[in-house]
Amino acid sequence: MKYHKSFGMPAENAAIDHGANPEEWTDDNIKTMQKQQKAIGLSYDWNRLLYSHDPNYYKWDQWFFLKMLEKGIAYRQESYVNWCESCQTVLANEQAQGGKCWRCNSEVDQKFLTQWFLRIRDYAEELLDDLNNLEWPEKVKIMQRNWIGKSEGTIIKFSIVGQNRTIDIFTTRADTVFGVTFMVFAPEHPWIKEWVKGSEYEEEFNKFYDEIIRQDKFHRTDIDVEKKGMFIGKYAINPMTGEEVPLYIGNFVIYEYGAGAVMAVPGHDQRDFEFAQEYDIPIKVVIQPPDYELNAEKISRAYEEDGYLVNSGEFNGMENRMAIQSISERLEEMGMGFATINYKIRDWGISRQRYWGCPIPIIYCDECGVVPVPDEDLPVYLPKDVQFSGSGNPLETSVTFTKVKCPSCRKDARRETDTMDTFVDSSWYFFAFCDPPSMENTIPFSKEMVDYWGNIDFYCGGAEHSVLHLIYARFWTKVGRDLGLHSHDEPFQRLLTQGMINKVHPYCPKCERFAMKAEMNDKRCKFCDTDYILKSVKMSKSYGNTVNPGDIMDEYGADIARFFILFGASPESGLEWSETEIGSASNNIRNTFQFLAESPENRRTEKSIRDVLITYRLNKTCKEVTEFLEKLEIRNAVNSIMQFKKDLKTYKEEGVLLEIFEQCREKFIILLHPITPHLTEELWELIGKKGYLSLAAWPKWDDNILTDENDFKWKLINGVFDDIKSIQSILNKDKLSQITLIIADEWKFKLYEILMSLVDNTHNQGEIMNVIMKEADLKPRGKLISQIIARILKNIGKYSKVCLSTDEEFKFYSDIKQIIEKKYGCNLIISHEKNEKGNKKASQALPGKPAIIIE
RNA sequence: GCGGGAAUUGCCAAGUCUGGUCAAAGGCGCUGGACUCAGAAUCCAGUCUCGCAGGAGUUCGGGGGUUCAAAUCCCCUUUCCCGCACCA
Repeated sequence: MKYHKSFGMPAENAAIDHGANPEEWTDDNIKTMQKQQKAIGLSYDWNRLLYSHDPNYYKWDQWFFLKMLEKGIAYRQESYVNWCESCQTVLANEQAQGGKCWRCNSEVDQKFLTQWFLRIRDYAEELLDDLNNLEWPEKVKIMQRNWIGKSEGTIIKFSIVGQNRTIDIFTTRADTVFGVTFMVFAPEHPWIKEWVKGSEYEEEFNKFYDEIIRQDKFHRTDIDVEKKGMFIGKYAINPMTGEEVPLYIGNFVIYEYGAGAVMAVPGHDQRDFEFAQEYDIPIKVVIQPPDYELNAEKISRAYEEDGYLVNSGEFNGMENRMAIQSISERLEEMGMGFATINYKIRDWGISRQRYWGCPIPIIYCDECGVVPVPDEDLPVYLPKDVQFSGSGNPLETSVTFTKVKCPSCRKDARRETDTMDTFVDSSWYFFAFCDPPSMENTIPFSKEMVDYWGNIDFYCGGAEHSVLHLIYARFWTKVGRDLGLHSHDEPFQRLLTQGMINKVHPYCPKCERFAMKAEMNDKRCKFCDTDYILKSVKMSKSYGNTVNPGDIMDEYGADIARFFILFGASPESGLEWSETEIGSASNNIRNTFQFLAESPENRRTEKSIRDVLITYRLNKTCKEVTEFLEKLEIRNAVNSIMQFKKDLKTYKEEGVLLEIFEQCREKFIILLHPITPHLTEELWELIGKKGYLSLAAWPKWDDNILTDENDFKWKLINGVFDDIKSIQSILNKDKLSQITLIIADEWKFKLYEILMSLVDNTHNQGEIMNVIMKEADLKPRGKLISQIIARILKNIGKYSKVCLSTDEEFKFYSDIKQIIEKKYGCNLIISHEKNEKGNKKASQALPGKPAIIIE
């Protein structure tokens, strides 16, 4: 199954820039993309494709919208909204984080417009709570929690002097209400304009307002921006004290949060304190610290810690944390407030002034007002007779679209020309997979199917969607549930946030910026003429540092591209794209193919220990790879496969038992198949297998072979090779004439065994010696034993718990005698320590570590 | 300010959850060798320091601690990155 989020700006921009038809452009792109995805071997069910620009799909966006309208979840409101000048459209709050457009990164302005919203706020508490039931990265959960921004506090009603209304502000610090000495409103609060009209403050206000509103709200609320305000000639009454306090406006107050106004307590809030100092407003202390006394005249900063209440009437002496509740209760009795919860998250503005999206199914009639398009008239098709001039919404240019009869009174009316945010399309596609939507149905998908298949067990997406798609989809799921469409509370049970793909790109260290696409071939920064340096940055279209998967596949082939990606990236941390590394991936894979394709030349007929060990390695690899893949540790899986390749290669060179080699090769090919499917399929045929490899059974492993003993022997053989090699290199000997391996004496094995049984309980050498010295045959060697034990204890973890016996070890080396002799092209003598009395080196022998003499 | 992540041997980058098999995968670069008239490509080997015997020493941002044993666990600290931020 595959979903194409095919609505959106790129198609429309292509239409504006070079007159493309958005639909053809989109379809072309999808075709190319599918071709590439097929080429690289992605296993989608290509028969089940969803496209958001398919009327059969977007009909259901509209259906959802109408259902939400019915339920009061969708509503229309005039307010300040985020406006991206470059995209020529409104943005949701989530899409204007940090004051930048999520798509084009340009500055976002504020505009006062009438727009459609979805009441995601009504689900704030549930969105917050249910995060606890999700297996999501903590980072994403935290971002969502912050975004939802729950805070517990109190609504306090301040009457406006001379007016019959109250400003119902929200505060988390009701305990400081007796310390309120002024209030601050957001400049765009609609009451203000009214109040200053015709007053002495009007002129100054207008100046102030213009200045503030010209900056966007993201800039003016930047922590570094100077706090500014002005008195507007009005007063409010503190419900607890009855005192009149002056009203100010301030750039730091945000209209959308809380009531768009705050009570200011300069004694106990640093921000208010600074404002009060600037505008010469009195400061009142209402909380005293437990260990010293504040003096309102002398304090140099606000006291924000806990303490007990003073100057607070009946609440004097109360601990301030307790007082929050008491004061809230008192206010409620007075009818002047109540305890409440506030959320920072704003309702989701879904109107977009763009053509290439799902039309909002609404008709405006002069008689009937806002009229929803009746269900039976869905879908509202996106018209084709539109002009792309580059300014304004192209939909407005379609007469056939805009001119419509009112569904209720049949008089001339006009259609809503805004389309829906494309995040709407992607908020429910995952359920549509269970039962692809159809024009013929009355609901978008069947409850039975979605309940059966859903929710999504495992979802993989970018962390950049933390407070976009990932929160919208959760909201939509809850709404769907409440509409009775399915029974799931959450869309995605487990989430993995994949990393970015990075690539080096020209960067100006002075301007601290990367070159844009148009400048990427320049040598110097176009602003300051500094030489560009190369620095790694995430791939993006705006930088133009993307790689075309088609080119990579043309040059290296699909399998090498896959191998490089899977080996180079851990899903979470992403990938550094580099030409040299893909080249070496290419070598690696070609090499592997060659190795697997060629039959071994060097064959044996007699079974040897090497066959046992390579079988052990094979089983171990099967187990490791399977487990790594299950944990999605793909890089580790590939690593394990490649490690085995090395071992198998050595085995092949040393000489093989054909049957064993074939077995290893076959399983190796299967293990590699998910990584490089095409090449392994080819190999499968080459080694004479019938049928598709992709249908072959995944290799099992035999736990009976994965024994400590085999593990020990594997280490033994490699240990001896390593040791010989290292001695050889120290001695600078190119050619060896003879190697002697001297196996440790019987008593050392006994000692080793006793020692290993003791170290679980103690690492005290004295204690250990006491036990060992009880053995009559060991006692005479006390001094040597003490040295040996000290050496082993020093790094006990490096010594294996198990060991063989003298004879077994002797036999083991005899078994691999030929291999060693062949490998080093010399004679090998295997001897026992007791037969090497005069040899100084011989005494070094330990279980699992024979003394080695090379000549 | 709050929250999250990171710092590894020339470079990139694994390892950290679950301490020992870690002087630490893999790649790049570099060095040597094979092949070759030569180069490219490919293959093999080496790549912390010292050592003519398998050893020793010093390493995983810095400091301290836990432990027989620390890249890995705990505390402190520095630097960098990211998200949120005058949130009332």
